[in-house]
Amino acid sequence: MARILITSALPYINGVKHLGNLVGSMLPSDVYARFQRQRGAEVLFICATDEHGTPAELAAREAGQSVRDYCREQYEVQKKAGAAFGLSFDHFGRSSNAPNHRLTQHFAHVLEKNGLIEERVDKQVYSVDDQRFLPDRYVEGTCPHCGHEKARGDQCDNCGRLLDPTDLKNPYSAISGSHKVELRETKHLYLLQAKMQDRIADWLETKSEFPPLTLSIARKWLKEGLRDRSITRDLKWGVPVAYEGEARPGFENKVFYVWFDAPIEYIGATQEWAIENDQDWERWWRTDKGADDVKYVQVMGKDNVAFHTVSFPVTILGSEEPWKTVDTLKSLNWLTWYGGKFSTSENRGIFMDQALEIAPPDVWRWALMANAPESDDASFTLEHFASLVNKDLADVLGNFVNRVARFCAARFGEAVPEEGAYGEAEAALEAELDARIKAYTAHLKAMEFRKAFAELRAIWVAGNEYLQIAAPWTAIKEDRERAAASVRCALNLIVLFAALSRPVIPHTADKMFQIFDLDPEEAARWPESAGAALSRFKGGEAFSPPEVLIQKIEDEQIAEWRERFGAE
RNA sequence: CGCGGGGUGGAGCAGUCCGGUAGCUCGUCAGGCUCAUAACCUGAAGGUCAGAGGUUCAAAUCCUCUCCCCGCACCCA
Repeated sequence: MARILITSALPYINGVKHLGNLVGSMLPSDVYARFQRQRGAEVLFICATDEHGTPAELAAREAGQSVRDYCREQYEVQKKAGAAFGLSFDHFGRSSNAPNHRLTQHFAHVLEKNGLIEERVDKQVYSVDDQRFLPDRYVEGTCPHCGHEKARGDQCDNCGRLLDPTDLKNPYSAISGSHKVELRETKHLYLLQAKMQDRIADWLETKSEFPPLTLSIARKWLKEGLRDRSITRDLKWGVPVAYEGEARPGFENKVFYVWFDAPIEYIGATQEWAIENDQDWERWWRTDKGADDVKYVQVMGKDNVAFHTVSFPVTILGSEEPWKTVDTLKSLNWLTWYGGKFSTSENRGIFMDQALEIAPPDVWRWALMANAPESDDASFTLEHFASLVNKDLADVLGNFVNRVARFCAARFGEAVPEEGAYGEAEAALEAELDARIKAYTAHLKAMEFRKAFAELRAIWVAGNEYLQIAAPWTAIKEDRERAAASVRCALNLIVLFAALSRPVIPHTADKMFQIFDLDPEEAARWPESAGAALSRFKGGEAFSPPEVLIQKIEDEQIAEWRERFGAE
């Protein structure tokens, strides 16, 4: 049995995630995990909150909470939202938990031992009143080029020029507004990535499974040459720069940089899972402890690719320890809100908790995955969303289930009719479905989601086409057996559709299984052939006609949501 | 000339590697069906494939140049 380790990029702790974050990593990885489980693979699906860094500290302060309390609360909020969306993580951890602390310190230790870490002194802007060093973007001032008074230390939003914080005239802290800012020297640990250039390049060449978008981003970074990177920060909340309980001299008030510790949490979260469930984490991560046969799949937005193809591999390979590295890396582009950015501060776009207030999880899951930003950034609009929900889910799938169940109940009663035999129409249907299921399965295996779900839709349509040809409502007038056979076939299709649809719309699929009182786990086993699926019910099995499966979205709702979520 | 992705009927996308009658979904129009959530099925109209030049018997596809959109690159995550 195949063993597959799947990790989704870690959502940052800072508040509920929007639909773009969801479709960028968590949702596609969930669809893939569910698909592989249905195929019988042993899957371990891991995610966690990424909790360190300046924004978390500032958000906590804004909320009048300690960072610790803030993160604990936000963690619960995110965990709940993920569960409500049906994200089927085997474990949803926290990068602030003990296993990640230990692992991060361990990696830093072995990397230093291997000559890949050294101390360097930097100059950074320090805000006296905030009592903290400021990341470049938290320093504001007057742009030396255009005179814009609110230019950020990294870039001026008015003229677009890249800046250094020291370029700014009249600089001040963006946090407090205080003008008491100065350059101070500060010591940091640097990861000597340049030394690993050839090693990473060679490693990357073995990754032929990586898709083009991923490879082109990674190669770009290598071509430009890997740069040494600071892996510590002057913050309080994070993994202490220490080893075996002892702080590194001169680093007592520093922590590891969030981007060093975050990917390590993939391993840390697996340890959390192992501890809670009395499992063995090493057989998933250590190639000397049985992880050799694991296929490791990472899913992330394109902004994360460099860190997963370069920075994290430097950490892993530089350790010279037998860690499992990624085999397949799926990266997605951005989902935009009416062509622009989702923005918390400007109330543009829909966030996970709001989404579930206005519609059930499966309609979001379908709309997001059928419109996944794979080849390019994709625009999310409420109009497109409504079209996907109404046409695909309600009219094609939902209505199919409804018309079949209602017709059968009215003419044959609430049990699968057993008269008649399959004929030409059923043979043609079976042949078409076999071909489509094959294509659909191949697309899911390759994580080509748009293509996969276009195929799934075509499979649903095939059900409606079949009904049109078989026309049991006409047949029943002169040939009751013929009508019974086609109704039996159509009822079998409902179960087949449910199994095939379950990776993307699990709640709806389970409702479809419930019509026949089937055990979802058994019924959802990935269909090997249409033929077997169409002969599951031989006749006599009882069922209960369902409520309307998918509620349509009305024009008035769209208008209301446009107002509420800032559509343009 | 920093790098990458993209520009295909009204909208959203596939096709581009490996040239050979331009395909899918929505929308529009017409027809069919009446079991069903006014749903379903069939058919039609609609594109000089961003622009210019080149290679070729043949270019959305290969080459050169230009224009436009998005992202990345610094900082943050």
